[in-house]
Amino acid sequence: MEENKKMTVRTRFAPSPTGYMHIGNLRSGLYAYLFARANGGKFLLRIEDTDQERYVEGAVELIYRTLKDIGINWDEGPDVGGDFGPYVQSERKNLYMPYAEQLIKSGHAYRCFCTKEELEQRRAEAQARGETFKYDKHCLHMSEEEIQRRLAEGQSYVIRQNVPTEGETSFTDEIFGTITVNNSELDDNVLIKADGMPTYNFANVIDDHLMNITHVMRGMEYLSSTPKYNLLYEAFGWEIPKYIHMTPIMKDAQHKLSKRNGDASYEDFINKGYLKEAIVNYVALLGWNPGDERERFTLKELEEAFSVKGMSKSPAIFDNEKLTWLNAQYIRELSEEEFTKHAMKWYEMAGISHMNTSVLFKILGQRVEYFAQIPDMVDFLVKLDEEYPVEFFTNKKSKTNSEVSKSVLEMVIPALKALDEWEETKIHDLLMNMAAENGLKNGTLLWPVRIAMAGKQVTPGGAIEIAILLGRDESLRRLEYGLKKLS
RNA sequence: GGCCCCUUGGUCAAGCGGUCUAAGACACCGCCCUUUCACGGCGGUAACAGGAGUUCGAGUCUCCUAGGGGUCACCA
Repeated sequence: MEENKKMTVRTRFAPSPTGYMHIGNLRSGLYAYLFARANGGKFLLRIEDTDQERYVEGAVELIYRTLKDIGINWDEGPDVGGDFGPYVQSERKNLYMPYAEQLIKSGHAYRCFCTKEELEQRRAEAQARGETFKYDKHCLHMSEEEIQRRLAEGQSYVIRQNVPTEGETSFTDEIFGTITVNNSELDDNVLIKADGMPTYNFANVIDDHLMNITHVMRGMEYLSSTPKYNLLYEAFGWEIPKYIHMTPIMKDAQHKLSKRNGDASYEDFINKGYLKEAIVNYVALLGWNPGDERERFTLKELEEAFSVKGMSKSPAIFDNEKLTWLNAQYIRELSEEEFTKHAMKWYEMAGISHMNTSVLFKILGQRVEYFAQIPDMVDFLVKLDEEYPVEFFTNKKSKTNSEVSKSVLEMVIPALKALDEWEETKIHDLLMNMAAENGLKNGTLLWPVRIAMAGKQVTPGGAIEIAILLGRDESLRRLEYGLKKLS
């Protein structure tokens, strides 16, 4: 009767505050966000900090900052609130126990008094026999008196899920389709730890349900534990959400991208002068494609185009070169003002911030792939490497050699000295006319000038731009030095 | 090792039984443009993991093998 009233899509990003925002993390959050937006739904942020051991100071703030930086807004979360809070798991810790007890009553869970040491020993024994260890439900059949006795003694215990030993459980993943496993493969996992805190698995099920999450999006590593989640949903009589398991981003064919291996994180790229728009664009395309040939997307465009249909089933290898290429595309479209804003920090680092930013933009705007490249590209502007070899003056294509270069410089230097104003078009016209009047190719005249002024065979920009940047005095000094070298 | 998932060029990937002697992009190579380099333009090299089967017809469906990944914690 209400078939047109579709349920509002609700997704969540549930990171653990254990450190940096990895590229893989970032993409998980991005996809969950995009999926919600593409379907007119809500996106929530939940902090999963049940592991006090791994908690890192400041990690939560970093998560907020990174998401905000790239333009991802959450509709509900620790800082913005919402109707299903709190959104920090440690603040919900008292919430889980009643659910676990409900499961004990219904026979879907039980208290287990086995100690860690005992379990470790049994695990080791099983391994020694070459078997896969599985909890043997030892405590499941403990008598009520025994349980009460132990509780009275204050023995610590965990609560385990009681999974069926027979039959099979299947679930449907939106990307991978239907997956069926034998219940005999499933283990009686811990739901509540000895310290009373829920395990990730349990907290997840409870929280996702309580927060009305309709589409559980998470890494593929949870694919094989999903049947256990479903058994839990069924035990509670709750509606099972849709599952979307995302493939990891790889560093190479066998290793996941991870900060532990020193792989670059979002922040590292930002610090190297990559544009956040390019990073988002690239990361979105790693594991998802729009189904057509577009490859440039703003966040807004992604919000419209995103769909699970385009999500890949196999892991994608992170390709730094393609990211760099994409970043270069974005940089080339920057206005002079925007470019300079991004580049200034690097100009300062390189010691060229006093130079004409218009000319710098002209020579660097189409050449820089990421801003950290600037200092190396312009080092010659700051200091001439006087050790450059005379052979640099010889270039076949430009038809120059030492003699030609020498005569060119002899002719150019006095003319430039006599120039009334050190200005781009004036220098340009002077040199061009000089080439024409002497029957020289432009390149033949410009090559030695550029070499003398830069001391390098390859430079961003040409002789005229370099002359402007260096200024009259330094330009002439370098030209005369070049002439001396040729004499 | 058991179980689960995956497998199109070096990389990202399109393809959803015939239009595949397999698209596009990055990278690479060549040519053009040009004041070096870069940008830009044009072109090129390069792939259906292997084997059975189903079918008139298979990159597309099934099975097997191989390879890779994941998972088997009181971590998430």
